[in-house]
Amino acid sequence: MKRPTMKDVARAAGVSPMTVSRVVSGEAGVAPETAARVGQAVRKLGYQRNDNARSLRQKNLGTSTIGLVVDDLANPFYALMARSVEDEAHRRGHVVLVGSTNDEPQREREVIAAFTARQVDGLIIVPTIGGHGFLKRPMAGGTQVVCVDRPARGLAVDTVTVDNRAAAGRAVTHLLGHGHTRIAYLGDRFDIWTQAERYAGYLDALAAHGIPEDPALVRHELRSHPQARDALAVLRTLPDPPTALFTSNDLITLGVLDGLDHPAPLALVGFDDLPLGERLTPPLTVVSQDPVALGGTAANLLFSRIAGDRSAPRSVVLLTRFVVRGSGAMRTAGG
Amino acid sequence: MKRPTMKDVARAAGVSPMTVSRVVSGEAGVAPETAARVGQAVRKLGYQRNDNARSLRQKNLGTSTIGLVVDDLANPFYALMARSVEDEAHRRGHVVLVGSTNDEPQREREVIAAFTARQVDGLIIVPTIGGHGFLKRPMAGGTQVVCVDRPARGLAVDTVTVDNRAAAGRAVTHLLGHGHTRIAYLGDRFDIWTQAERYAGYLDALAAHGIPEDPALVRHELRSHPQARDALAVLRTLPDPPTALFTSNDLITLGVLDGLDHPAPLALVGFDDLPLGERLTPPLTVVSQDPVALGGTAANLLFSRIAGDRSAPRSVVLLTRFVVRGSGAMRTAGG
DNA sequence: GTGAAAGCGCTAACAC
DNA sequence: GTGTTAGCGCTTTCAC
Repeated sequence: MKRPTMKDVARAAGVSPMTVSRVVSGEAGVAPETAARVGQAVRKLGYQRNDNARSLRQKNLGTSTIGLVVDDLANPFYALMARSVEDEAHRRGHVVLVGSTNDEPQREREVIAAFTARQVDGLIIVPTIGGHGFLKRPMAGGTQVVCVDRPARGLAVDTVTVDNRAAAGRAVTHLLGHGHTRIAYLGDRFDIWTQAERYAGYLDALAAHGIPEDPALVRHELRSHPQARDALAVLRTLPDPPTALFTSNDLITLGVLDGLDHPAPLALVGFDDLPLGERLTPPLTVVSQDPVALGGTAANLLFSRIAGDRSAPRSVVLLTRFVVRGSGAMRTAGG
Repeated sequence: MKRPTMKDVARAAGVSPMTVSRVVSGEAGVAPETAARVGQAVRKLGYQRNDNARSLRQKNLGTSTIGLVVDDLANPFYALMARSVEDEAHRRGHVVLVGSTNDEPQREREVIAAFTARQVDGLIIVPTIGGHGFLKRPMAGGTQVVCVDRPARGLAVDTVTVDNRAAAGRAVTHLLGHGHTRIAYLGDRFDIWTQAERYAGYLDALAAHGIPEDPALVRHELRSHPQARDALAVLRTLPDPPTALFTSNDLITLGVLDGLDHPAPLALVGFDDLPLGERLTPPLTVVSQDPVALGGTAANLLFSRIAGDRSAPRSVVLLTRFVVRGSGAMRTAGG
């Protein structure tokens, strides 16, 4: 029961394989009657064209396959992005290979190599901290590349990010505006670009208000819910504890919430990857970004490259929304 | 700057393409010195093997590509499943094409056709309500298929599901055990297999306790947060309102939570797709399933089929956990 | 309007 | 150990 080929269909329809090719690919210049006979044979045999063989021959059309490489597909932020990319691809008759890197440069290379070996027309990648020189060759060979969420160092390609730094600055400025001067920063791995940007925004806001940074109030490398919770507990034991917190991603925000109201309430603004604050108690003031827009924009850039756009690489910065819901306005009793 | 081929490498290394093939594919029987020369040429030219061309020739090895077809990749439940499948695939040197159906049979066919046209070795699918006869031909041609989360009607393939019916029965029995007799069912589209199963479990439990079904307490087709919330509001206006609720997925559980304590508290047990209840107030008693285990099991089944297993189709039913946290024990003041 | 010949990039099968 | 020939399934090119 092997898969039938064009040759099989040709024999069944009494024509040459070339004619079958024309019919199956919807080309003009076949007599309607012949086309009908071929169509019947196709249905009878359950024939389906082998698109790998097709794209091997047709170098100008490509494989209609793109690759999406994210940090972690199980993370709802990237899952939304992936769905958005998939929809754009589907609209254009493309399929999507997807892979997670876990932020490990080694795995990133493996995944991308597996994708380029299959002749993807383009790649949308959330780059790891590693170098990306290995992309030079596929790019020279015609593979288009777009970065999303973070830029790749030393890689001149279209890049879509959000205004992490400005948005973090705005968030901290909000806290400053409510009279807070002891504002803690709780962040994830500092070598992740988005985290470094958000930290920079935190510093910007403090500097603009003439408040010196207090290293005791800064905690990086918080990788989990409990770590964030514990970091907050430690901050509260300081002689001069914070009265407000800026948390730089969802996981940390959630971790911190546990201890937020005990013993004394703290003000909080979080950097939000998802429409998360809506469900939480207390109503959270957050910086809100839109993973669907990130993915959609990246996909549109990629497909215009695939369609032949060879203009200089663009850097698109999407705007976040600052959503005030109350948690940034709280004051401690003694504050 | 076209992508170099084996011929280019062969010329650069002063050998035949066949020798390059052997070196690149790590086959034995090449003189170490020759292999080194070839390796140098490969690096110098930045050569990468075209795996599409390779698998066109090597029919026994396949494409090392599988397809994953889910309802909606943006849904965290399927995102976790996808990540799990991807990890299993990665371990085995395979890549994953991914597509969402939106539960539309039409789109399911398109996605699967696009995947089989690219000669995937296997498919893991969350089937829509539509028929799946179109899979017969690719399967006869050697494409392996595994269903996950739901079975596909009339398709004899490995299938991985959870014990939806029994678990729902257990949940409702829990409520009955706390003295409730007016238990409402709030569910999603009834034509989704999992929902029908959970509803059947609800009925099972009532019947086992000799309680007749009251159609006024049953609401299907709740597709959104607000719809669920509103459905609850309507239920509360009944002359003989429910004292307890069984909600058959996360979305509905969240929608219902809004109105749970007003005007009077209701008991609640939810069917949970994610570790969700932990973060909610009140602490939710839930049936908990494991999307990672679902995906991992489906992937393992698929890869053993791809490896040559031709035994009769298996039906694997994974067990859910019943997590008692309190919300199922509540009693109304007047109840 | 249709077909024959050649070749995309690679490897099976056989020589040497 | 290495090379030659042929062909995977399809489409380009050019005949007819």
